[in-house]
Amino acid sequence: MAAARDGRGGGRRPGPTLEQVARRAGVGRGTVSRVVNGSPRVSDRTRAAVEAAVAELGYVPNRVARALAAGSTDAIALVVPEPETRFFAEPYFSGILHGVGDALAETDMQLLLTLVRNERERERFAQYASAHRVDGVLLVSLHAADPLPDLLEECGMPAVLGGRRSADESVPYVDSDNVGGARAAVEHLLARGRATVATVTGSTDMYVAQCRLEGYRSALRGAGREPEERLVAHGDFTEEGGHAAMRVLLERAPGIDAVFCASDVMAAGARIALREAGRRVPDDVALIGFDDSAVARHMDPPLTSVRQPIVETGREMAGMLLELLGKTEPPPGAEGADGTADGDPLHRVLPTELVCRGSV
Amino acid sequence: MAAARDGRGGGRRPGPTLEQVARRAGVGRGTVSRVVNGSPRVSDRTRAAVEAAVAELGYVPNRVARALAAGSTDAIALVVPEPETRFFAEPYFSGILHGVGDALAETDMQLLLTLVRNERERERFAQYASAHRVDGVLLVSLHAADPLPDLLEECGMPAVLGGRRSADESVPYVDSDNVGGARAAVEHLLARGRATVATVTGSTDMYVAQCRLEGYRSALRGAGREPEERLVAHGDFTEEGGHAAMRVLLERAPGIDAVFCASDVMAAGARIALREAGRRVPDDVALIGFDDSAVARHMDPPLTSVRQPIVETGREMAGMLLELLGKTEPPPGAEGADGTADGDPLHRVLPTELVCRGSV
DNA sequence: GGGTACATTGGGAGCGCTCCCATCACCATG
DNA sequence: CATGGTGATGGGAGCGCTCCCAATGTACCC
Repeated sequence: MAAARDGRGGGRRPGPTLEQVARRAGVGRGTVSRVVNGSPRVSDRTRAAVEAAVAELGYVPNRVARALAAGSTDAIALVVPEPETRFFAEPYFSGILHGVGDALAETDMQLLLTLVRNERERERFAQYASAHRVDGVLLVSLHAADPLPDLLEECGMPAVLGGRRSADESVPYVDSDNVGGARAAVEHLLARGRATVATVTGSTDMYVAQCRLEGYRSALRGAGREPEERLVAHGDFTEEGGHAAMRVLLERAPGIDAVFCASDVMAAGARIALREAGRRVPDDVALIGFDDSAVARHMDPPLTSVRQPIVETGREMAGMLLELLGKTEPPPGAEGADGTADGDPLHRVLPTELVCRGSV
Repeated sequence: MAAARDGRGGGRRPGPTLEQVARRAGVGRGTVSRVVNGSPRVSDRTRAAVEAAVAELGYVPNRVARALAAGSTDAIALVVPEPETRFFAEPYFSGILHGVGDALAETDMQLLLTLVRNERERERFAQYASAHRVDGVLLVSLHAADPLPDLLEECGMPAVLGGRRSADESVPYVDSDNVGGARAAVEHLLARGRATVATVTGSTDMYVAQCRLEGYRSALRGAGREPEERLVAHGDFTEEGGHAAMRVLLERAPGIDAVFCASDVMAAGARIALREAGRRVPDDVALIGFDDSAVARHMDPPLTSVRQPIVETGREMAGMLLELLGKTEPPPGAEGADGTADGDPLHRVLPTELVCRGSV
């Protein structure tokens, strides 16, 4: 009897089991399970006895067994398409992680980090998800064409996106107000009297880039000016891209006196092109970036930039997913019965903020 | 019979099981298990039949069940003490992750990312680990006093550190050659004719900071000079710390004409102090940092810095852990029978490299 | 031809837990 | 005092897999 058990496992001390706790406390397995899981249907006396036994034995429930029996895994995956290095740029990654960590700290959910760098790995993850090896998925930094969200939806895997793929994204998401942020940036430029405001866009297959461009145009129109196509150059969210785009801009419209870049990294590239062309910042050309990353603070002059609430985004995403999974009771005191409609609770857009530094 | 089963799980489609595959292929469970796990003790005919059934049914083994039965989890944790924001600084985090991802891609291990920001969370993780909820642990960015490694060792949880806590670290680790990198940096300064070379150290409770300081001293001694205490100022790996330290240095030794900073971020702080003091870089004062981070590239002038092989470190760490877990067969063709001793295989120090830019 | 050795295979037992149902004790009624 | 309810409790069944042993089949030897 015992022999069969001892033959296994190669020496791992297996820690006390539910059964042992039950025996110790002189109750049944079911009762211990109830106590451990906080069910109300246990008498105080019994609960105390069980809790004592748990403490004495140092019992920690075996997640794996729990997952198997309950059919849930108590884990969510954060999926990062890694070719998309944008994600790793400060402060995006750490911010998201920080927020997700915050939200998860309350629960005993685990975070699985999944890097998806190529087709094969995507395939593997899809399979993994469809086999329900996690309870839910957080997806960030998606391209418009990414099929993963739909794929997940298809197999009934709850997912929350960081950012959207398009204006009418159906999958739950948390996004920043990219349009508003860009508009604010360009309005700021205009308000400071800049006459010819150009923009360097991000990869246009990403909705986020489209939004920032839209914000740029919207600000212009709001000021009664017609956006000019020659003042729009396309980057790809890389420094090199920003550099190249700035050169194009300078050639097309030498009279430029302000540039809104859809990311700080591209602004850094643009800065270099500007320096090469002998333009001073901000005297000759004012510069604004997006992301409020470390790069922005360290540029010379420090870069005015649009800050997104990234930590908040991560927190929000995880919170939303938890809600979707029914793993979270509505925060106490909230969930007002009155009609304070918070908009669509599964499609949130968080406000951005302009951080002014020396580049304007 | 079926009723009991249907009553569960709230609608998740549970995917085919081993049992179903077995039935489909007309074999027993054991045989399917063998095929799936690549055991050699299966006839070719049977294997083919099983593989066909697997393909037809789209069978994916249930990891959770497997973990429970086999007593292993097929997951490792990457533990990040988050107050230590150094870890999140570019490019450290993404590099480690990249490397770890590389190593893990070969296997079907999963990566659990665990943020440990406070005592409570540390406690939780310790418990978690001691309950063997992961097979192994990767630890980065440790302070000298961190008890986690010993704790893990105590409960038999394999662990690999990124960096060491002290010179005689016993737990397996992968570290960069901090001493050598710092020495190379300072030698470079000396070779360029700098006379008074100061240093800004990192938090001295971290071994990495001690090493870089040691490298600084070693280079000085190697050039026949005695290190002076007044030329050593302590930072804490933050920009503010670097700023403050540089001011101290300037006050103590106005004649300084070169500074080696134990991190790029601190160098950025030092740069600001230098600018405030009206010193030009590199004309008046040459500056070298450590980490080769994004900050270095974007400083003005771009910062000469010591690059660590971070991706390699991550890859190495994960590889070592996998080895420790016996999850990896020795790379084909390697593991030569001849005595090419690679040193201690569990204590690796990777070489660093000086990246020259405009700050010297 | 009988026996031994070996390769292959099927399936029982069990991993630690949750779910659920039968049971039990106890109380308030009729 | 019997009856029906109620909350608390014990424990069987089962989650999908691995491990292992016994059973079967096959080849080879004396």
